[in-house]
Amino acid sequence: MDNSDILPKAYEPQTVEDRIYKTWMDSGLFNPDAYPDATEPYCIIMPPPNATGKLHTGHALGYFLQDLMIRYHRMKGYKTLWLPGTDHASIASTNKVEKILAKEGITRHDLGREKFLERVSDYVEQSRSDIGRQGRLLGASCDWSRERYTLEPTMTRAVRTMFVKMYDDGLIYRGTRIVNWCPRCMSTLADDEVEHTDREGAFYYIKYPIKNSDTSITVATTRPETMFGDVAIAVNPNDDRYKQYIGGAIVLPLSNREIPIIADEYVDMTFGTGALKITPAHDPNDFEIGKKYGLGVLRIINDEGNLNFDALRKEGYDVGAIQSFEGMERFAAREAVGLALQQAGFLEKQESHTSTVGLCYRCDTIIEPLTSLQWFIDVNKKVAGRDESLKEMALRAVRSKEIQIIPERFDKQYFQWMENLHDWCISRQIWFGHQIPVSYCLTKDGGCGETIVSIENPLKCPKCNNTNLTHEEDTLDTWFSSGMWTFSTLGWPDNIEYKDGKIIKKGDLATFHPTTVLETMWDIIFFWVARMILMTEYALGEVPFKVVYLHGMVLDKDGRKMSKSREETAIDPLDMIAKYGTDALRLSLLIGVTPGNNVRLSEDKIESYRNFVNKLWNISRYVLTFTANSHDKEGDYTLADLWIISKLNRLIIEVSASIDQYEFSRAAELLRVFTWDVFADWYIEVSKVEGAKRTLLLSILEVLLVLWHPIVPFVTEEIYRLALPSFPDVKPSRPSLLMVRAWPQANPTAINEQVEKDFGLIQQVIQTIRNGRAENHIPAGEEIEVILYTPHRSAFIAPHINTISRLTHAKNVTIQEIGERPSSALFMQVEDIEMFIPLSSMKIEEEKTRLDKEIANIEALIGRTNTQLSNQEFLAKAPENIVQEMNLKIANYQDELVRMEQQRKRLV
RNA sequence: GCACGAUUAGCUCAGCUGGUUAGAGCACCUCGUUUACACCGAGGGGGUCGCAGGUUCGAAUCCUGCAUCGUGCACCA
Repeated sequence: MDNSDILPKAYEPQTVEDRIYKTWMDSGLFNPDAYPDATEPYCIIMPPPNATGKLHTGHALGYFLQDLMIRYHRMKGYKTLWLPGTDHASIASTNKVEKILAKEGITRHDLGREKFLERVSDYVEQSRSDIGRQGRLLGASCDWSRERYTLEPTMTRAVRTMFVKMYDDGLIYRGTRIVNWCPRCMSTLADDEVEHTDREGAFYYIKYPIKNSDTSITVATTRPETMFGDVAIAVNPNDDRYKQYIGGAIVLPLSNREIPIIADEYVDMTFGTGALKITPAHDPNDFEIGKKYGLGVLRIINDEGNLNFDALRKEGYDVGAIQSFEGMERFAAREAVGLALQQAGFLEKQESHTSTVGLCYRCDTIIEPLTSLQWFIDVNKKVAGRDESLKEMALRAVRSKEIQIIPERFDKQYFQWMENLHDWCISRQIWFGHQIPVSYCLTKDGGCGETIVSIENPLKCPKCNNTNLTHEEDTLDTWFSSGMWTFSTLGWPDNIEYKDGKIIKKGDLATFHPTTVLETMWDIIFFWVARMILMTEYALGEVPFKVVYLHGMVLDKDGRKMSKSREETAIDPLDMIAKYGTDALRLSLLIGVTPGNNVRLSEDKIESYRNFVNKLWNISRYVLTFTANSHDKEGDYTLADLWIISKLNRLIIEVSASIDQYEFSRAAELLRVFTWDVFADWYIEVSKVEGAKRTLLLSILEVLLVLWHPIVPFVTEEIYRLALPSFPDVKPSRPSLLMVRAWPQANPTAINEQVEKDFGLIQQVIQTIRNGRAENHIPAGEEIEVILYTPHRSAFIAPHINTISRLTHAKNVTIQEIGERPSSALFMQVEDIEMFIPLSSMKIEEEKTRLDKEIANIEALIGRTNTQLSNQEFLAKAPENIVQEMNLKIANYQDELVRMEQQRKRLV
């Protein structure tokens, strides 16, 4: 019979994967509603990828981990939901489209709001469909019928409802605060959206002349251009150098404006000159000091990042002397101011200096701290009726272990971040996003000045009936909507009712929330995970998920980040899938990867796992061709049969336990070892000699396919399809698709240590003979003779003679209990079994040397063990079984030594 | 500055709660076309587990310090 009738010689993922995925989709089995009898829910809400392009290897890793957990629990009979979606990612999407526009030579402002939003929507729609297609290529078994998008109408309603609720509870407020401003994005950023990095810059030592005096105080600053906004000079009250000037005034260089000299403990006497210029509009610390002393705020850098002195004019200051600086870009202004100070004799010196600057996490532009009227969430205010602030809720959820973070060490980072959390600025001056649900009834429009916060945009002012309302143009921080992701996707707020002050969940929300696991990369633990916990605790009074599993970053083979700007090092998961198949990519991202740790990915690695997938394929091919040709006459189980059954049951237990404990790499590793080393290289080879059993082979294969399926779903599903007609139809529960085949139950009574030990001995005998052959360069063609001397185990070895000889290419294996050992033979031993390979061309001298070496080795070992065993403390304190084992060991060593010495004598 | 990781074979990494002579994959060397698989099989070489102390009968594993690399947070103008 031709093997190719059953399976092609090599696995060809390209011809299989699309078809298999379509079968899964058509079956409708990704949808938990297809399992009406399942009661226990298991739910993962997919972290929505940004709809800004295509999936990269980092996404792939997340998809694979989630799919593994989902498929495993689905097979275990849970009501399993994996809900997919995409994020509109306001800033990221805006930037992408702005880049495209830049190539056309226009900006978003040239296009105008309406047209620009159309462009973004088109772009995002394209992206979303690409992402969906790619998710299918990755094998994601998510319920596409429940797919969500953070900017779709139902999500908008949820977001606006949330905003109104928080506003009504007094948790959202509008105020002028110092914010992080990106002059390129033209928007605010949250504190954690600012990345800090060291930059080489200059330290300017500027003389600030004291009024009515010919002395001055020197101030060191890295940002001289902000001095137009200075409102004071601060020194430490204990600083003897400046004590006498406190309460006096400074005439601000260039501006000629007078500012006070104040004292505050905040000033570090040892840093710089010990004198600090206070610029409240452009530095968070200065803002606090300014507030403390009522110094006022003079904002002199506008939204574009250019100098602007309107604030000075408004306060009635004469800007004539500094007019030439107005309109200058902030960094050009820095140079210009430095030069002007030098020319006017105010610059004492200039030193090079490294300081930290904040960068926009989306476009790397240097952040300008500035004061601005924005919307904030108050994280420290007690929530009405809850006796906890948002911050306290979020801390408690993790402290109490209601949420378990894997790996645990990220707890600390979470606490540290959450404890330092300031009010969260949620308004963005980005056009693309959820519009803030606020309208203003402005007095200039004939209104009453009312601020209206409502889910639907109001047509008229509820207070004065004015219909000429202005709607807030700012949009919400993307993380506001993604913070609601676990419950907005499950139907909040429609799926809740309030009864007697309690929240009653309905529908999917009741079934699946709190969700089971959140799987994501550690880099968004603050952006996203923390905010989800905070917002969910607020909205539902429960945690969003019970477990947070954090994966690491996917790096290239040299450990570098696969950034888009370094295309040559970036591995495109889709290219790899096309070349090696999805399963190979899955294995290379799952094996050897531990939670929270980064993964290095290289094409070599993917290739080697492609080889494994092919091995699995060929094992199946062998089993299926063999069983197709064999008849069902099978005798009793042999030692090898009992051994593989024992190993298989052990495997089921260990793989299940590993997945339950989120040790996915270990699960895959156990399976790989069993499949390749245990099943293929030993059991199948032995069964070829001793006679294979059709049903046993098939049932091992079937269990293997099930266990492998969550990790490599495509190849296992395809093999299962081809094997289905061969499987003995004893289990009526066997479905037509592997993805819903029940996870196997181990039979603990089949695990037999004695059997494993016995078969292990046969393996060792075979390996030792093979080793002897190879080391002595006995060609494979040369059939050898093997004589075993075993006084006690001849009856045990005898049935395996044939196996031993076939697997060692021996023409003849004989067993002796007693008798004269041959001297012109290679000598080996396994436990108390002596093995001889008589050779006509025996090199006696070489064998002597080898034996001498081995004797020295074992003597050293005996010496070490003896030292240990004569240590009274060891005997007294070590557990008994350890001591016993060691006694046993030394006895064996000594026996081995004796046999070796005897053989050595024979060679003389 | 504070915190958290990492440091094990040439390379990438396992090694759970301390207990034989420390493992895997890749790479390397030798041999091999035995009809499941050369995307393969058999065998092999290669590590004082970053350094220095300590706890312990016993440490890659626990503790302390140091070094190198990486990350997060906070930054003093």
